[in-house]
Amino acid sequence: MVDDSRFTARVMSAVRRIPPGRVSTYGDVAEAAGKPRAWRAVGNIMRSCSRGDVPCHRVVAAGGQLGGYGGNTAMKRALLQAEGVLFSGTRIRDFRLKRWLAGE
DNA sequence: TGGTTGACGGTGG
DNA sequence: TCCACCGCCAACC
Repeated sequence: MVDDSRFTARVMSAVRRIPPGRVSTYGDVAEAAGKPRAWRAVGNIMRSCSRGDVPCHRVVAAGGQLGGYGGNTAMKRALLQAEGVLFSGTRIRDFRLKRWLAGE
């Protein structure tokens, strides 16, 4: 089990809780981790994750934008589309409705 | 121990 | 609606 006291672990746990077909913003994940203003660090942490343990592809930037994902935004988009998330160009359709908040 | 980085968010123009 | 600047926090070197 991971050390829950570490912000990184809390962020990873929060991301794992994101159900398929849903997305969360870095801010939402940070908030779920207990630090609503740590979205900056969340991005940093995600960079380290991306191994398969965490569905980091469900974490997108605010406004429905994809974000980075190591530059493979196309793959990220494909993964989300496979889960039922509709896209409008580089942005998520009905992002507000697809957005998942911790505790929902 | 200190400084820099970074898959960002929000506001202003 | 798009572009640019500033602010923020944790991890890494």
